[in-house]
Amino acid sequence: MIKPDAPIHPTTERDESAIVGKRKVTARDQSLEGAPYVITTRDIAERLGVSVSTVGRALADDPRISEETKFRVRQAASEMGYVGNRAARMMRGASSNVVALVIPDIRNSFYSTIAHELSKNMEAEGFQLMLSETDDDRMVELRHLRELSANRVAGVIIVPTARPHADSVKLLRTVPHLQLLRRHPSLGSQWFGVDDHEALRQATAHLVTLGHTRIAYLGGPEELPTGAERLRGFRSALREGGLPDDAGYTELGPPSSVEHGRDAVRRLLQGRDAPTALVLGSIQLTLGVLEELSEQGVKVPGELSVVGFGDEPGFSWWGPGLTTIGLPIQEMATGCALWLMRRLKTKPSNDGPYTSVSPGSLILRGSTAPPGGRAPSRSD
Amino acid sequence: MIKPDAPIHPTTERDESAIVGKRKVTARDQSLEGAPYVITTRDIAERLGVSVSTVGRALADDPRISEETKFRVRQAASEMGYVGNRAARMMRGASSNVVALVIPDIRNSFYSTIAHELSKNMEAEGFQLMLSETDDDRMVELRHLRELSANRVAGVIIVPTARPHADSVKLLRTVPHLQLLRRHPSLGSQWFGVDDHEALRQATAHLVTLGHTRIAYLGGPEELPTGAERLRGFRSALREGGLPDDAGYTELGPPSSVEHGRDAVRRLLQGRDAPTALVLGSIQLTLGVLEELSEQGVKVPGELSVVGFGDEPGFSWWGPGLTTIGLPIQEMATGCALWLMRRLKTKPSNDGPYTSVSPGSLILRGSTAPPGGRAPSRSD
DNA sequence: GCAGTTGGTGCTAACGTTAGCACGGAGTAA
DNA sequence: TTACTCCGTGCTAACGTTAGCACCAACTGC
Repeated sequence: MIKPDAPIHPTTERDESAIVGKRKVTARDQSLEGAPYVITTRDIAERLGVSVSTVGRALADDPRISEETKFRVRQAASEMGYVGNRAARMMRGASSNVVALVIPDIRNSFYSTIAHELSKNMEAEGFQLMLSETDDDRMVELRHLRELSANRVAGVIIVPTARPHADSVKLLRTVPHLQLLRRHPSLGSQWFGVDDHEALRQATAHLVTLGHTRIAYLGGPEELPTGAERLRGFRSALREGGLPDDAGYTELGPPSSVEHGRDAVRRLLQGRDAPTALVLGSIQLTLGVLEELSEQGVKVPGELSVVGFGDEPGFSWWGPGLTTIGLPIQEMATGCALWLMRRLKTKPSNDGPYTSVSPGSLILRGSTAPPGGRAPSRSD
Repeated sequence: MIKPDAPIHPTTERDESAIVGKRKVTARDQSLEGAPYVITTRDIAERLGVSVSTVGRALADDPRISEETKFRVRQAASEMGYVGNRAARMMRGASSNVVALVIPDIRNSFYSTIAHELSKNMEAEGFQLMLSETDDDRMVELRHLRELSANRVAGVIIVPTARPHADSVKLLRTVPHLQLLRRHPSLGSQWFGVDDHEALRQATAHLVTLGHTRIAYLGGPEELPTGAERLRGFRSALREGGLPDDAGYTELGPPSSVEHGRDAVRRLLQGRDAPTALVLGSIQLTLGVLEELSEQGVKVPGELSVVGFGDEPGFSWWGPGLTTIGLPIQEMATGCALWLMRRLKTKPSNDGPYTSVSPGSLILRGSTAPPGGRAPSRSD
């Protein structure tokens, strides 16, 4: 598959070939005995005594080629283990069949679900998936986009960092792309996301309705579009519930850090006037919080009501069952895949703005109750 | 990034260019107004009035080019947004910078951790990661390998299906590759894996030591190398404990199916003489089992002792804490990455067999105790 | 029997990049 | 002055594939 770096023999020397067994052996072959030698259309052509064009056309099932020739070519190609070289095809103007997914961290099951759905949908269309992790670092993001660009990927699905580098913006302008979850205005107006504001408004409203007044929020930084929206949703619910905006004990920080979740919840519970309820704004933070609460033996919902973010395996069996914000990950990922596949198959005319907002949904389990009290009879 | 399929203008027409503003505009450009036009070394050369060779060499930092020219070329390249075309470079004999990871399912956190570690280690070396999911289907696996082969990936890390297709074997022969976890003899002797036999032997021995005699095993099919090894390990421990081999209530089935885990444990617990202990042989099966046991309200370890497989977030807070088989995923992934990077950077001479076996480790928590009894005082 | 059509194939150029060779000018030694 | 070296650059071919055009033989219709 990789080209062995053997001395290059000019074409003219190819004529000094000899028949050994069934296969023409050229000077190049002799110098590579045993080493994996990549078969080209020319090898097939030489063996069958036809031209490269004929081989190419036979493999492309061109109607001008006779059935008999096609058969012989296919036979030979199969025997010799011919695999077309997409790099060469791309040079003739064909586009690549690779779509890149640029995300912060594949270990976040949110993103791995997306990767899976994309991969599944794209495989059916003959596309391959390139995976690039940014770790929420704009320079890493830039480096990846440069590589993707050099590899001429056909499309990009990206969960952008907070403030993408100017060069990243430039690079993305040259390739069909789609923002996922987070939306940065400079990266265009094709976006698939969640109604973060509404999701957090509902989650918080649920706690307000239960009678909580000291409600904490732990989420990603305002710098991130998702972080800002979720915080806004949280505050909206407080306001609607007649609570002061700044009644919130808000802790913002790296959204992908389980550790930060543990630290933050420890801090929140230490002070006097500790909150009686907690809303979370990221999956990883939720994981950290759950671990910490388990270890500290905090009584949920007795001492603290908790609403998580996302619905991971384990959330349902955590303590009394975690009330949480469910996200339509699968639907979103499928939507992205279909949009991009259609976009890549049709002419780039339909490049207008596109926005798809999926709603979150509150999943009621046992981790929320009136402050200090028992869980009310549940309706679900 | 993709080449717009506009009418192709022969080179000769390029001479009929005119200076518009600072940039030469050729016939090709005019036909593409607004559309993203990919910059080549030739565009830079024309703009600066030098040859393509000079541009190429300047960008490659060739010592023969004067510093002044290099500066001008780099300046122009940057301004015009030039991004080298790796497809063209590959045609000149360069290898690609893409390594493929072929796994059953990225949603399995085992594999997503591996993908993450690989990606991180490879990014530093300038490699990109291609992700291919097989869903444990050999035909899907084959289709992916064909595509990867056409794209001339530099290397492959694969968790093979039970019985890879003969063509898959052929394809893998032409590319440096590495088997991960599962090992199929036809795919060569480079392998990174876990000591499955020993891991399951220890886990089962732990239950035998506690006094259990009716121990069930739930794992992947014997067809898979890992499935076979784990089952062997389980049986070894039974034998060593003086229990008959077939004392095991063994349930084998699709290892990636959470649903199967739920169904299987339901069946195991229904019969008379239900087992008093259960050992698991896959992460996904463990997830299913934990969900089912939680829902049915089975008392652990009172009614049933459980040893899980892997250590997912959530395993520590499940019920009394899950005793489980911890796997050195990170170390293995890093090992794979380093091995492959070194393999790709050096000549293909060092292609000898290589095997790395990592040990699993039993993590003791609260889900195991003597049959019917309370957990003994824990030593950890 | 001859012009015209059709079916099957070959030749050639082109894609973007790179490496080998050639070339011209400036500088240096005899 | 002549011969030589060295520096910087240009020309050209090649990588594997595909598309346009040309070509030849066999057939068709008159």
